[in-house]
Amino acid sequence: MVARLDEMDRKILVLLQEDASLSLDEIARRVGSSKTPVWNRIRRMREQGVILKQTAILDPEALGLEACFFVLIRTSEHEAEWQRRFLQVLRDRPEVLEAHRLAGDIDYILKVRVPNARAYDTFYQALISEVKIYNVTALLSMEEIKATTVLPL
Amino acid sequence: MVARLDEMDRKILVLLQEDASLSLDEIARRVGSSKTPVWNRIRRMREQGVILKQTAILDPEALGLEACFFVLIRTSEHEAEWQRRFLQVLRDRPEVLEAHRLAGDIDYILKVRVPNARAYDTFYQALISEVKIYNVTALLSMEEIKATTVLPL
DNA sequence: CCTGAAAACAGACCCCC
DNA sequence: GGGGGTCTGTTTTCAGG
Repeated sequence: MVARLDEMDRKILVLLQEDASLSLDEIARRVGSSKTPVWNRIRRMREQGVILKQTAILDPEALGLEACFFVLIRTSEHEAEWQRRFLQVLRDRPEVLEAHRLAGDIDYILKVRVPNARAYDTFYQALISEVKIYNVTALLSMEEIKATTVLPL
Repeated sequence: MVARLDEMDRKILVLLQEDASLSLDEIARRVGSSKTPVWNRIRRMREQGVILKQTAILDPEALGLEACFFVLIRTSEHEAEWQRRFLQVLRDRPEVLEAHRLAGDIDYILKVRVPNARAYDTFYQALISEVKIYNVTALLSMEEIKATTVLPL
C-alpha cells in the first residue's frame, strides 16, 4: 500500500501539489532533470495510485458557501444495516465534504459546507430523518485559518 | 465577494473539480459550447478568485501518512499577541491541513495528518511548548469515509 | 534509467459573427 | 458574448545510448 518513492519523486509531488498546471519542462528544470524521466515518474505514480486526480480548487466564499460546520455524532446503533444506510447518506450528500469514523466516545465527525445556517438546519433535519442518531453537536466555523490539500512530504 | 455565475460557468466548474486535466475542446463539447467562450469563462473565474489553483490530489496512505486526528482546542488566552503566535504555528506546521476558529466553548479545531500516533504526539508536544493551551481533545480517525475537495454547486 | 527528436495534441489569442 | 482558425508550446511516444 505504501509506495516506495525516491527524492526526485517527492520533489515532483511537492511541485504538483503546489501547481498541477506546471509544464513538464518547468518541473524538469526545477528538480534538475529532463522531460521524459519526469513524465515516466508521474505516469508511474498515477498508476500506483499515489496521484489520485488533478482538480481545480475553488473558493467556497466566492460561490456563496459561507457556512462551514464540523458535526460530532454519537450513535447508539452499531448494526451493519444502520451503518450501511448512514454511510450511503453521507456519500450521497454533496454538502458533506469529509466524514470520518472515530475511535472514542464520539463515533463520527463530518465537515459540512453550506450557504448559511438555514441550509445547515435543512441538512441536519434530512440527516436525522434518514437515520437514527443518538446525539449531535455542531461546531460552527467563524474563520478558516488554514485549509490546504498539500500533504507534508 | 460572491461571484455572479451563470449555468454555463457552473457546469464548467463541476467538470474542472472532477478532472482539471480535461482539454478545452472536451469541456466545450460536454457543456455544449466551444473553445473560446469556455477559455474566456475560465480565465475570468481565475481572475475573480473563484478558481484558486489547480492541484494534484495525493493518497495519504500511499505516502505513509496513516494517522489522521481532529484536535479540539480550548484556550484561556484571548489576547492578540497569543493569537498571532498560535496562528503562526498552525500555518507553519505542514501536518496541520485545516484549522478553524469556532463559535462556542471549543475555540479551535484542527485536522492533522501524520505518519502514526508517535508523530502526532511529537506534534502535540511541540504545539503546547510553543503556545499555552487550556485544554486539548484529540479525536483519532479510524476510517476516512469520505474526503472530497468538490464543492456543491 | 536518461537523452533527443518527432508527432500528436491542446492552449492562447486573433478576427469575424 | 460565441465561433472558427492559427500559431505556439506542451504532452506523449519512440529510437538509441
